[in-house]
Amino acid sequence: MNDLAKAIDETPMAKARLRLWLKLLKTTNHIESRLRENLRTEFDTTLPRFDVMSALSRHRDGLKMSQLSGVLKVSNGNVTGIVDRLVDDGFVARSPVPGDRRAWRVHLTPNGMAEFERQAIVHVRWVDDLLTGISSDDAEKIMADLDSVTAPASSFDGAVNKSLEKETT
Amino acid sequence: MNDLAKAIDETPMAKARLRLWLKLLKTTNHIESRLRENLRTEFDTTLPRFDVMSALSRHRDGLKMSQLSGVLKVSNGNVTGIVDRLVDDGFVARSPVPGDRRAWRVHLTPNGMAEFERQAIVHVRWVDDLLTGISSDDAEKIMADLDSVTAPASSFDGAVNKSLEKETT
DNA sequence: TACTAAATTTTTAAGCTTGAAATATCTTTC
DNA sequence: GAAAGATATTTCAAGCTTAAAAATTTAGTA
Repeated sequence: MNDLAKAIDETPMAKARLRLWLKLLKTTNHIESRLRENLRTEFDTTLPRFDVMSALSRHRDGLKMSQLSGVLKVSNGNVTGIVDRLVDDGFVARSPVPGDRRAWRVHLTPNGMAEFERQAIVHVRWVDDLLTGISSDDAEKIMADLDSVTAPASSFDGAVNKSLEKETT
Repeated sequence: MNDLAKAIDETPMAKARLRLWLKLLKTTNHIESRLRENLRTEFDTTLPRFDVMSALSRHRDGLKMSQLSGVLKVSNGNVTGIVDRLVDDGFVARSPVPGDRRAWRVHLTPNGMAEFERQAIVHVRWVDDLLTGISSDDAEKIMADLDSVTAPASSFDGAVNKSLEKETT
């Protein structure tokens, strides 16, 4: 296929998708910066700190550092600094893992749990307010559409993948 | 309204919106990290650098530093470092603004234009591939829904705002 | 046992990001 | 024209982020 044919073929869809990408970026940046600002002014914390505490609140028994970075989908080294600061603040503690002196189990302290509860309640409200213009039905539709983007083997059709799953497992 | 009534009233919608927010975050993070990785391995550059060059390519006459940070919606001080490095690489140049010795006009060099063209062509393709699962119609619907989020006076109904516009302008 | 490979975490270097403070330069006002 | 205020940019401190290297410990194997 030559350049011209390629351009004709790709342009309409590719342009719509590029616009969608820029819109997604604009929207999440907007929400994110509002949440960051709220967390800073209301609770003197940051989004990464909130994310770490949120993950730990969903795992009351704690997580190893590598599990934590896996859950949060951020690099290993990244979590170290954030946890360090949360430990300094008394919201998080590191305990040794019996039988493995390499690993640490990271968990919320009672104080950290209380603080996170406080933050989470307001956080839900912030998100609710920021997305007021979107109905439940719209939300469901958008989420369904976006599933294809983060699907494991992207750039393939969902139906094809589903049929493959049966054969390859 | 007491706490219980509040909870009953808010929970269903608020939960759907919270899930949507997490989905939006997951999706953009996914796309963003792919693009970052591609830019790094293919062009040895970063997303912020690409964004700056993209903005400058849309403004061939250049932009003042404050205009640039305004267009990109990032802080003033942030742009300084990114432009510094692009200047070091010869992709961007600063020219004095006649009549205002405080300001600089920042613009792409010929080399910078050529480099950005090279990057932009592939970038469109990357985004197209990442969003393959989404049709033009889906994209339009999603973009329309998301308009309400970043609308100037959010947390208000669109129809209300439209009626207000007529009166207040 | 000694050697090698794998796993877990931290450290490091480079860059991005923000808000606030500092500089330098206009512009307005008295 | 000098003081006061506004504007444009940079500098700074703190924190986030990644990839890669280093340090430590565990597990497997000859």
